[in-house]
Amino acid sequence: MKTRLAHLLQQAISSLQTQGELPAELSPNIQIEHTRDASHGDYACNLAMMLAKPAKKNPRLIAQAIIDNLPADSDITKVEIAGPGFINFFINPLSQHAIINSIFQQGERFGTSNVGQGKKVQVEFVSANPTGPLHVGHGRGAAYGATISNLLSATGYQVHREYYVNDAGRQMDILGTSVWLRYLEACGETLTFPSNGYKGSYVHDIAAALKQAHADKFLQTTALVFHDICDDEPAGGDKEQHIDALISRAKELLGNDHYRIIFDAALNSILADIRDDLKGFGVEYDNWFSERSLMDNGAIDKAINKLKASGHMYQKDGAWWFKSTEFGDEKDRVVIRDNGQTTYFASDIAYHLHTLDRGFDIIDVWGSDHHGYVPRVKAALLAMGADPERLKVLLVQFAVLYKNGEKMQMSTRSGQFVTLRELREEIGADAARYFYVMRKSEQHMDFDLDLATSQSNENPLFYVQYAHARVCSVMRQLSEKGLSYQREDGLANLAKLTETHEINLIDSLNRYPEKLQQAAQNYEPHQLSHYLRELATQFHSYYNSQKFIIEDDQPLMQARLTLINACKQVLSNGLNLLGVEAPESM
RNA sequence: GCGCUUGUAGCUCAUCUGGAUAGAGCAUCGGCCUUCUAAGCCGAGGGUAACAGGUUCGAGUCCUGUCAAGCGCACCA
Repeated sequence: MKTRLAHLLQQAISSLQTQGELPAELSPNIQIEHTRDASHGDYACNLAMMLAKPAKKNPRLIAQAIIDNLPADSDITKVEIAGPGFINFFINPLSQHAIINSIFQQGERFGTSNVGQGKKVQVEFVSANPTGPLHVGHGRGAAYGATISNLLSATGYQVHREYYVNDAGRQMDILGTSVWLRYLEACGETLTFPSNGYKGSYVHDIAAALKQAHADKFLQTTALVFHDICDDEPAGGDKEQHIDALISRAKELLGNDHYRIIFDAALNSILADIRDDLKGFGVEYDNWFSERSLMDNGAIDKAINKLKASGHMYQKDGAWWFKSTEFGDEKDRVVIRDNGQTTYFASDIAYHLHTLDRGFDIIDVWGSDHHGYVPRVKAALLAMGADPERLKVLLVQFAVLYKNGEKMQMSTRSGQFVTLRELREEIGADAARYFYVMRKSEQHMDFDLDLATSQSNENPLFYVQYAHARVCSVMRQLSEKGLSYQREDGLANLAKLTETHEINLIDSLNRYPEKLQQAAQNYEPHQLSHYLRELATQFHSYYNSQKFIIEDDQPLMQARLTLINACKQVLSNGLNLLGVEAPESM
């Protein structure tokens, strides 16, 4: 309907331009919006006010001129000027009924569109370091990334979901060494665990499995392992130097092959856990991309050479620096360290270049603590001759957990965190998924565990699901009474739906497709969850005011059943996109 | 100190990218189950949109400044 009105308005403008009433060079951006107040009709347009200045005329006069030149349309019952120059359109409610037919024709595809035109886009999200289980902070990124992917897919993009696995680098070495030390303990050695090591219980588990599989193959004495190692922080030393020394010692004593076995055991175990965890959260990937593979297949060298060739690299203090300040970054960044190792930044540049080369536009979902990282990645893309506009970084503010009214501190290293798995077990994946995307992603979010676990009606997910379940319940009641639902009869009798609740409900159904597009284009799943809540409200209100099973008026009954089934379909479609169950009963 | 983000009802959040009288939920108060699930419905109260300026027909929305909160400012990832 919006596009139809826009088309009519465009025609009106054109004819006014030929008449010389409006300057010919104007090509106004026609904006049409739903009205908030029913007394303003169904749709409103601010066109006349937009034209007032360039046309140098009173907006209300322009509005009148536009209306006079508007081609006739049988579904428009009234057009009027309001306020400072709004053009308000009143639509014949019966014309809105057509949406119900489309809902049944398109079924679970209703609402989808092709605005993306099959464009390839990669959504990279979560990508937490595989150094421990996912915690509730990652949960928000997971829910958000997965839902964004669903929304883009529903609006015609070809979506590729990817998890970038940081399987290289110092953090992973710390993990591997932590596992080894726990393994030594399991073998009976006594040692002081490094303050900077990973202390979670899962490290013990991996170590135990390692001992199970390899017995004491990797055993070394504590005396040998800690010989000449600089002091840890509690002993007055530097914890970073201490752990780095232990890593070197591990590599030295174990040798490359054995070190790799332990390292990979840790990596694979944790990755398997993360994969399983996300699956239970309804999040699945098309690809798990290994950072190490970038090193092995030369992608990093390729990217670095490209940067060097661009003339934006220089050497200083034995390291290679990328001159990102030339592209608006705060400072230049090291790409190759003085010890010859490439930095994480180098991997990331290579990863982004590689993804663009694969033909994808990129959407990265990052924790907002990484926001300072965005300019340098864009700078690198620009320097390598790529279009930085092809990279969109969406920042997700980590949720702050509250339990017993107290803020919970979390840290992966210390092993003190609420895991995503625990959250799922407590409140269920559905509630967690819905809760996470209810708010704008960059908004700080308080996650009150007591509230979420109480399963109270505070959680709006129940409200939406209940609407769906209620329709199912009505249908069950219907068959228990020996009656049947005849959709064709219902569709033929939609004209009987003239009651206020019915008109409102149908109006809401009409808005779903554009709402979906809007949510997708703005990467804002919360728009969809808000819409679903409104739709559920319309339905519950209708449910309480009218009976659907009315045996003495078959045509009206069939029409109403048709309406609520259409409503059920849209609720189900929307919940589905949010990765949430649409239950038949509750 | 510099940069990014945020500031809307007691609480948690919307406000369709600048539109008409700023809306929901929770909490509070008052009503509705012999009738398709009361996890529901109907109604009431609750606001200087942090603060101060500016831009224009019009600003919660854009610009400037102030204040407050979060995050970031590595040859870590």
